[in-house]
Amino acid sequence: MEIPKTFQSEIAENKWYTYWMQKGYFRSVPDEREPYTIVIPPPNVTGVLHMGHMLNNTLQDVMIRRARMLGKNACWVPGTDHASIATEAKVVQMLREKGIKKSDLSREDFLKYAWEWKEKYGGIILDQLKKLGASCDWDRTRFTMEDDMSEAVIDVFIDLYKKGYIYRGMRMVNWDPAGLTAVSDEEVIHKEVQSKLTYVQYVIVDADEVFDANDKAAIQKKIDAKSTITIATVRPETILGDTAVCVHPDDPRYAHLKGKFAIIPMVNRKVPIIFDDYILIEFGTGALKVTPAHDINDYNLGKKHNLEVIDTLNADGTMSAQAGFYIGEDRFVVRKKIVKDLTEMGLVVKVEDYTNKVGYSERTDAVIEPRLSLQWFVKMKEFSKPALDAVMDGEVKLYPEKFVNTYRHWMENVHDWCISRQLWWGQRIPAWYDNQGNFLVAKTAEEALELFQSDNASITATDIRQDEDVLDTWFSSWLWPISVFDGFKDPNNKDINYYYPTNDLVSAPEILFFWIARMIMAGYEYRGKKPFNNVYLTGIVRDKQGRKMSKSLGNSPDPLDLIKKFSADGVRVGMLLSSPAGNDLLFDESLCEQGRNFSNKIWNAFRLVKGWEVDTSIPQPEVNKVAITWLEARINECLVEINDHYEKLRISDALMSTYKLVWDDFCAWYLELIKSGYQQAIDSATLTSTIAIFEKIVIIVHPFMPFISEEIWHLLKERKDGDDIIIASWPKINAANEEILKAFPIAAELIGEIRNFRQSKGLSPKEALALSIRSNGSTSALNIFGDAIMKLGNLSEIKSVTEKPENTFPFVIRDLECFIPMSENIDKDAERKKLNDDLEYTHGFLKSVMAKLSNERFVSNAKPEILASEQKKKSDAEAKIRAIEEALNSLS
RNA sequence: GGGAGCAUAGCUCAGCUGGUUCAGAGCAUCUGCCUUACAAGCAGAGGGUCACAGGUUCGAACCCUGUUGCUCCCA
Repeated sequence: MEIPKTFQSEIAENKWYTYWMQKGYFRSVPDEREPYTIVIPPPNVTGVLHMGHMLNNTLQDVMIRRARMLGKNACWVPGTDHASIATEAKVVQMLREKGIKKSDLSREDFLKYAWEWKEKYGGIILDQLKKLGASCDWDRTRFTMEDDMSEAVIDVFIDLYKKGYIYRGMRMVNWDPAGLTAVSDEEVIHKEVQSKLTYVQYVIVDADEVFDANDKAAIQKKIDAKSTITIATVRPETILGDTAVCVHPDDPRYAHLKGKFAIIPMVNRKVPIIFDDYILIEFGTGALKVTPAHDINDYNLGKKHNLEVIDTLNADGTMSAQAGFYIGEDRFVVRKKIVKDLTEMGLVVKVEDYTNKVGYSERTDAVIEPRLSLQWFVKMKEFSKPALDAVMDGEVKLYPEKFVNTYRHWMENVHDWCISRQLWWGQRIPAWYDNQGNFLVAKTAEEALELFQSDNASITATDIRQDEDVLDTWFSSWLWPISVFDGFKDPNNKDINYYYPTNDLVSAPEILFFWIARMIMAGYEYRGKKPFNNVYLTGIVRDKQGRKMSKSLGNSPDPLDLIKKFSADGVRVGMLLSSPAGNDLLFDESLCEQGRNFSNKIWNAFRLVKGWEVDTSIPQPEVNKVAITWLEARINECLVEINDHYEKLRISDALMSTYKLVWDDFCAWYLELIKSGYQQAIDSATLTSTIAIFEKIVIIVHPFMPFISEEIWHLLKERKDGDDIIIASWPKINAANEEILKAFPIAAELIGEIRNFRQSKGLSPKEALALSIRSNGSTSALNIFGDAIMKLGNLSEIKSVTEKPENTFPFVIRDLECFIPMSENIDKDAERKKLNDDLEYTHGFLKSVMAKLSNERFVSNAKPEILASEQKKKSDAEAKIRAIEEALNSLS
């Protein structure tokens, strides 16, 4: 059979993914084995795969595949979340395209459309994950709005309400005028923007003074009399809602204003000048306009000073009737207009450029308006305590650890969680209202009615109505690790008892509080146990310039195109290369290219081995025996390191160690060592061992590159049904041959030096050379690897000598003096310089070692093993110096 | 404004309990090779005042202090 020169990834990917699915290898059911569980961070149901998902899910798949090979019962639960705002926005847009307005639909009809949309598009992202090779147990796919999960959400709401953790309150919320809903603090993104700081003067009047705010002449008179107070604002349209002006009680500039009033322009409202030490005297003019309806600080001031609250904004961000002016016009339009109008009245003192931070909705990118409204909240302070402790005590570990600080800081300053959203798509809040404005919390209308009736028998079903709002999506996804195993519906079922707590969670730092902290809270509250042991926080995938990849910037490659171009294996490797936990990944296609090249390297190693003819009559050459023993020891050595990396969740380090084992040790050294000459057969013992070694290699590679490893696994030899790499056992660690491991680097160095010599002298690699060696110490490297050195260095012989042979070029490897014959004259000066440099360095090195050894405080303070290693350094250096000196002598 | 973190080769990063064969890896660069597995490759080479300044120590990339620059989180 002709093996293609490069690996045909697309064919193999489809073939093996289908095969694994048919075999049910991703399926997990509880059994007697140790479980290893990951729940997927449910991607947004409206989402399509982006680079962040690629990184995140590659990591999870690597971890789950390795766990499977370690013989654990590996279970990776996939699913999606319903993403209230995002999904509702998509559905509204789709309806608009059809000419349907949301406001024309009943809640029920709208939801019908929404479900239709979800059924049609909601699975896209999960199918995309399959292309990446994700070995999720698809039979367990969940969705946060399916019936059971929704019921859990409602039950939790009721339970927390009963426990007093949930309350309803009039609060200043972050209002998204585009989404027409409140959003939580965490969903507001603060961005720095260029604004205008407008200085406006308000006329000062006495308590009983009558003033007409629209009388220009009267205003001018006041200005001339300096009877005004100037405030500065970046939101001049809120002036219409002002109900006080506040100054600092210690500010001498305003001391005379006690008991006076200010006139709010246009609306002609007479408001008190209040005194409060909340004011920063140095900031702006030292006078603050107070708009309790539209600023959280002003709201608090208003409460303290009993101020009127005038809501001048409609839900959609236009001016309300209460504003009195510009009714129905957008706030940003009004912002400009009012400055113009106030200027005409002579009230604007100046306008300055000003940089400030403005909150934007994470979902709609609309400017968030602080708005007073009745919302539902979760009290967090007490409730979050166990989740804080869990991380502080190391019960739940964060990787990298640095996030513990951030986590603590947030948890110690936690705010109440606004959980109501003015949307339809989501779990509807189980609160019920009667005509009198009473409310209660109940699971169903029937229960609610009964409860109302116990107080007031005359209430009927038509008198009560359910809260219109739904719950924040995070209020369902925080239950995810429990609800995917039906831990609410059936708290003692086999699955939840077996899989919970899960092992590792792979997520992004940006949702550490949104989601991770809250899952920990829910875990302790409802299972009495943490939801997971470890949290691996990935970085953000950025482009080469360090910008976050985003749809709007258009700087994100299409993951599926990448897979087509570089293979799924290649892209997986590309994502993980140089992407340690918590570090941002500066993505570059060349990383995927490197991944593809790596898979090609493995493929070609396979082609080489597969192409060998066996001749059973050939005895196994010594060099092959040594190579096999060495590589087996080397694999062991690497495995110890790789396992350690995995255990510490240093996945990219595990990949790099794997990469080097395959490329350097297996391909560059081992295969070259055992390779027969052109068209020469190989002995059967070597081939058998090589195939066994190759199997081990592809097993180690499998978590990173599932497809090519499975392909090669099956091509290496005939497999019985079910003998597949995906369920092959991770190699055990055997006792390694230490001597051979120590000897190898010396041999490699020697070979390198010979190759170097050839190249610098322009000698053909085909011309065999004779090497003479004078040893002053151990010759174990030569004894073991003599044949190997002869083969890879293309030597005709290795002679042991006591004197430097004539016409030879000397070099020193450790304490071995080596000589290669030279026909032409060597540049003695150059060689002498090289040796002298080496000598000087070694002398310096020895000196520093001696300095320590002769230092009494070092000898008395240092640990014995460090002392011993210094002794060894000393003797090694001395031996090397002797060798170099001899070589120098022989050069003259 | 409050808090946290980072600064090591051109780039991305390792460097775990301070101990010169420890200043490292991968990529990139340069040189020479199409050597029958692989040019998606092979063989080599160069490249760093470990941000800066002090200090602790027998010994500092690592610990401490300050300075500068960058990033993130919160308000």
